[in-house]
Amino acid sequence: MSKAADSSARASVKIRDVAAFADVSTGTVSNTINHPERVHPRTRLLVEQAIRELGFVPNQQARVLTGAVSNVIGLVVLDVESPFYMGAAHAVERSVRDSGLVVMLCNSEGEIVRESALLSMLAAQHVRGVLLAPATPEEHADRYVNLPQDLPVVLLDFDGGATHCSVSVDNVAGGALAVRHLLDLGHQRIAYVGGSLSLRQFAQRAAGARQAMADAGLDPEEMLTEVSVSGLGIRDGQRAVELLLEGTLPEAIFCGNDMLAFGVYRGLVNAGLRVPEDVALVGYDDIDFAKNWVVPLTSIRQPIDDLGHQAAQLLLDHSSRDSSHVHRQVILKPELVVRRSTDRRVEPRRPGSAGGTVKR
Amino acid sequence: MSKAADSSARASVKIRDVAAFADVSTGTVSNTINHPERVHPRTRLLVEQAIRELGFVPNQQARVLTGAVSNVIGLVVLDVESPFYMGAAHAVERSVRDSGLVVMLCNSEGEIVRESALLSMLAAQHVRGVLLAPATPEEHADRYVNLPQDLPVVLLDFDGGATHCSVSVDNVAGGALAVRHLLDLGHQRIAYVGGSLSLRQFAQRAAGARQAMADAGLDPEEMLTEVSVSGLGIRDGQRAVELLLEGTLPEAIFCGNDMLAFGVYRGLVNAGLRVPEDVALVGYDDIDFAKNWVVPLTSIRQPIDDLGHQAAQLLLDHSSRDSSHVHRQVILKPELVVRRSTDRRVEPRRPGSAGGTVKR
DNA sequence: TTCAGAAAATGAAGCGATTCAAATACCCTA
DNA sequence: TAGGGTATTTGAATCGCTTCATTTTCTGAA
Repeated sequence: MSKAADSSARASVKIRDVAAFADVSTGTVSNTINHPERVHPRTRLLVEQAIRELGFVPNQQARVLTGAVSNVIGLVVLDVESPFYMGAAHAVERSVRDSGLVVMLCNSEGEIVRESALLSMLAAQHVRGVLLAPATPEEHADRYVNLPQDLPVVLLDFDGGATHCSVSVDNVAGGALAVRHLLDLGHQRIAYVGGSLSLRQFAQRAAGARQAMADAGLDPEEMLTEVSVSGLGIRDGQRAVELLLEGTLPEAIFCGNDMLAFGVYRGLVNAGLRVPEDVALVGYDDIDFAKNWVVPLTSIRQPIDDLGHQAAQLLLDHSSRDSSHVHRQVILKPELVVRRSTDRRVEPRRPGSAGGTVKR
Repeated sequence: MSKAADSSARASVKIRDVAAFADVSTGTVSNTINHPERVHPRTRLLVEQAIRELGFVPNQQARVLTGAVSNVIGLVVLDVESPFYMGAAHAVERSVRDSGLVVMLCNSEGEIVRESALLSMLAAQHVRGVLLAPATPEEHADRYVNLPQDLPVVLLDFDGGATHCSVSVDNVAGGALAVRHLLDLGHQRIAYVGGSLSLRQFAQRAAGARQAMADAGLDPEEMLTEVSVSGLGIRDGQRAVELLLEGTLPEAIFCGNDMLAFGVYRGLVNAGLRVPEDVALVGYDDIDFAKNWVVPLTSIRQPIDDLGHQAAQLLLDHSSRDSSHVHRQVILKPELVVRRSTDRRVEPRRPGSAGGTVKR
């Protein structure tokens, strides 16, 4: 804009330079930035002009040092490549964006050592607060008393009990939802395919499955076959089918996540079985692929956006009114999405008629 | 460990407190942290002890303020939910982790306004440097002269010309690779299905496809059908097939990404055609699903890990030896992964024999 | 025992912004 | 035109840490 605009690219401009340029004191510059109402409109214009000419950007480190709250929040997840966490991350980001905050995304990779390193790093950065998907294998929520006291933390996808704020999704309810749906359709012999039960989520989903059977008056011990595979991918699902085929085939299969379900699907097809005619199939997570799978997959949808959003709000709340904050635990309910893999009456959707051009 | 350990959770401990506790000066504490060799072993032990007792964590803001380089690097991507960028992010993180750096992941969502807001925010944070996947639609690399001069930037998945460091993948080569493969298999009438050509990557891949045909002595105008669809998902691929079926069916189809290829697959199957018997199919990106698709998909693999790794190295290099840094452009080559969707001789892999247990 | 030189420890001066008590400028009334 | 009150502006002190010129302590040779 101005002839001096390119000077912005010179060495870092500090508040003193702006003050000198506008011929006012540093205090006035600071005020026009942080308390514009305190400075005379004429002066304000002058200073704003100078700021623009010089391309001044206040040093955030210095600001925070003098007591301002940081505009950074930390987000520690177990896996940056997981659609679940990235969905949540995105939701978090969207909901704090308007408050001028940015998210510092960190990856603990499920390792406690790395996790605590990250936490103290975030504390050292004096971030505004942290959203943490804990790497703790079981409900050792008490472990987290070691967190830096003055670091507001909200637990993500984990119920923190009374000692922490947290937002989680009810996995037991999700498991129950899936199995109840299958029971409603008239299936009775059901298999649950899940990852290692030492993974909290899978154990809870299995528990929900059992509970739903019991509620329906069936004996889970007898009617529910539980298969645990070591991994969580498509191939593991295929493997699970092989294990299942060694016994009596169940009428329906509920998988701990969608990838396993896809694998199960392939395994069934390879064995000459049809979904849902011969076996009904339910996944978990409702990832993008579920609705576009060869046979669209019935799945349990996690309220990911809500999860991220609520966590962010909780953190903002937690980190602003520093006095008298009561920890709150939000537990969200998952949702059943019925598709063809359990119900042949659901019509396959035709592709939309969106635009497209061909050049021959 | 010590009886005073829990005091760490008290209010924030500063270097003065440590100094008082260990009965030394602040300078000495600082030295034992940053230049241990300058302080007497005996004293050092004392101070380290005190640091531990008090749970002292130096305020990073203050450190940076006094001139230390930050241990944070920024990473600005176009989409936090894209496996491509998250793969790269993960690689970046892994390769800087050992240097004690953390990554601040930001999402420009492809919007230039947001992008520049993020950049000046990162500059204000005084991060060590930034890896940027630019939101600029075309090669307007010159636009980036506006970047804060003292902010080292490495462009990601974008060739920055001589004015910037950059690491990118050769999309033209990728397109050529795919089409050459199809030509080698004896196919001649080929279709390219891509997203809007205004997306740099897709335009380049299409160019590569054309070039490969020309190199083989075929006229792209005549033998290559180009289909552009508006979206990039499975449904869009299905739509593309409908468009293609209005004309003569090509012998092979090359898609600008794997999702489109999956859609094309479904479209073909719906039309009663087999892959690869009736039509050969090639995707792009080699996402996880490609190798596990009903018919494993031949695809062009992007060297994502390498991309992230090299970018990180370039940035570290760029941001350390501040003097005399020459901008380097790294261009990586994509790789062809042949699977059944183009070559029926490739045996479908059997699922592994990994562990699994059944409880009946 | 003394003393030069090396080693270790000290503590005041910044880093860049914000704050706030104190100093000025401005306005209006008497 | 003086006086009192409000509106602005000023600039030194401060945040927590690092640096570095000094001071103090230690070594070992003379």
